[in-house]
Amino acid sequence: MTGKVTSLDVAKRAGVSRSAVSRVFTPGASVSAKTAAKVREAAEALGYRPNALARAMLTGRSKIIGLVVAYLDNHFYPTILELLSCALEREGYHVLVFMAGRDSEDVDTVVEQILDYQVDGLVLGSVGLRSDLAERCRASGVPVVLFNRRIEADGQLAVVSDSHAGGRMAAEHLIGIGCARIGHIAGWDGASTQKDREAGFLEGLENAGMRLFAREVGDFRFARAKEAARRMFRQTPRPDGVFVANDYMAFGVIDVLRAELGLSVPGDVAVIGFDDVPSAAWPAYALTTIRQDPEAMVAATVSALVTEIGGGIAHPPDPLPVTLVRRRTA
Amino acid sequence: MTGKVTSLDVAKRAGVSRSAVSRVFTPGASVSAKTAAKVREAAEALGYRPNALARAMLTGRSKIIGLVVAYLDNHFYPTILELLSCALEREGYHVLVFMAGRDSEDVDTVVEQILDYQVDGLVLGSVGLRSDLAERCRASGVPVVLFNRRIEADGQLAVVSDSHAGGRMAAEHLIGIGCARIGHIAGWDGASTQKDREAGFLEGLENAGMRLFAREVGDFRFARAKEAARRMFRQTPRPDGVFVANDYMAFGVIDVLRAELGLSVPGDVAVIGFDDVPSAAWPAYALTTIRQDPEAMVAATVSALVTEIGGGIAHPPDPLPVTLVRRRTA
DNA sequence: CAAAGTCGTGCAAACGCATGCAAAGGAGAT
DNA sequence: ATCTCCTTTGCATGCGTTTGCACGACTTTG
Repeated sequence: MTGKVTSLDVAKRAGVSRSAVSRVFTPGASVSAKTAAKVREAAEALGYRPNALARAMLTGRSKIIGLVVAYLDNHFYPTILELLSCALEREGYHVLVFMAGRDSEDVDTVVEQILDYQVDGLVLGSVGLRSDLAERCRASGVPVVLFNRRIEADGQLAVVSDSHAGGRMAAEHLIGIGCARIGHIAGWDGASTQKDREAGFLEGLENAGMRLFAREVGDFRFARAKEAARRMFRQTPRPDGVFVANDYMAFGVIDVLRAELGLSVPGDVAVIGFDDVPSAAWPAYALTTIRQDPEAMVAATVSALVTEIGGGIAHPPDPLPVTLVRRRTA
Repeated sequence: MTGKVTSLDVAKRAGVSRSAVSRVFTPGASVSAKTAAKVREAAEALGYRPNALARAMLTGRSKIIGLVVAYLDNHFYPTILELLSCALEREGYHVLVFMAGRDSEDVDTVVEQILDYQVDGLVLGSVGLRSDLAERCRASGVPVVLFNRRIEADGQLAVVSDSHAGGRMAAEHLIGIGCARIGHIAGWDGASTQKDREAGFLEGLENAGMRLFAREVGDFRFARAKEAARRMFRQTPRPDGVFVANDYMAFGVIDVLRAELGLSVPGDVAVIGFDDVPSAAWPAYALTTIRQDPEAMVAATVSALVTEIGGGIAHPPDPLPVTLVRRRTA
């Protein structure tokens, strides 16, 4: 029954002071090899490990990063979470996860709760942040990085892909394969990601002297995307090409097209998505899509985070390049 | 520039003692309405929020639950994570996530790190736990619940579905639809989940006087499962029905069958999975599968956790019932 | 051999909060 | 008006660390 074993217990057993054992567990502190050995042995015998909370209180560094994310059903985010968690562990940080509903009111309370834990940094995936909270974070010295979202307020670090270019590439591809009536199934209109992808897409159409043939909103939700597809393809003539704002919705759209409406993809209608989630490569869909690079995105995120935590001032990362992955739906 | 605002600052501004403000933020403490109002106002003005770490140190309750999980590419686990996080937030807890590689050495160091954070509880998804660490947890009074895994050592809380029954149902279903040469693509042989599912499956075959026609190991990995499928279906005569140990692998198997080998599912070979992840319902696969109930599983997990944290002794939950979801692959 | 420098160690003060205990305040009863 | 009892409040202590400062021992240099 070890119960709670503190540094004092170890100190007594090793015949040294609390400071000594503390220094043994603090990399870069000045300890002689002999006492270090004694302390290590005593610690081992007692099963002692430093209390991370106490350390955090004193040093002001909790070594924990808050992550708030709205949903995990879009496979893009689990991928990110896994990558991010591993990358941060490598830097000695750990991830405290908070689920925020889609409504921003929820986000606020959740962010406040996160701050209570004295996190060293905050990454916001798939959600926005009220500016006063951003202000509070800045005041507390907690760096915030927006993931896959920009925000109007400047001075905010944001890691994003070049959604505008991606949207344009989607348009050019659909046009290139001969689509004449091109539709768009949008995500959530409040998201910068949506706006940028769509703006680029429209620009691509315009450059070719075309305009959008149909538009519906799927809100980045699976069920909504299917409804959007049903609405869009009820009319005649129907679109012969559609850009869906992310892969996750694209799966739903393709399901409706093939399974409900009996249409052939890409025979009757070409579909292109955005993200390149792992399942996009599965033969059942073989989804043509605009690829975001998850590794690069999390690398940029942790890089920005650690430089800001270190007291440096990270310069806002450039939008990361995207690439067209041509498969069989467009 | 609020910097760090402590309870003392609030106390001064409200003209009361630190204790008073502490009590205002401690539910169930005795404070008069008048001072509560003063304190609340002062706190609001200063942007004060109690430091969760300091509180945790003093009370011994960090209100954080550690979750260690090996991978997130199998969609079952993101679903669980989302559900679990939401359920725990409702109880006032938060989730500290640790990714553990598949090797158990990694798991050990990760669990030690988690314990450093004085977590109130620990849930281990898709990984095992060395018995000495389990012992250490018990000594520290940290309840541990194994999720979707049993372990030989008794006294361990484990939330599992009735894998045995599920395996049997899979066998009975394949037999019922007329399969004569039945194969099994296994997950990782070290996992109790695998053992139980397979044992039930074999029992189901045996009850019908049949035996396993082929067996390959997919290790719960997507790529491995595809390789396993290629090996299994190289031989002739080939199986006409296969039970894949989880849905995630089943998608890979079906891909190989249809896209690489040109076989019809279920025409040439019936496939049944396990889990019923959301994408199993997508028409592109329409996977027949044995459904685990994620809500029930996390409910059981949370329930066990909170009673143990509360000092009670949770009785090991019964294996949760599974159901056959018949779709179009078997 | 003495002075100066280096290295290792202990002491004590923080970090921000919760809580038992005692004192103070108020209300009600006689 | 006095006594009792209950509610509210302040004081002080402690949670498990890290770390600046000072002191002792030991090594180096002149």
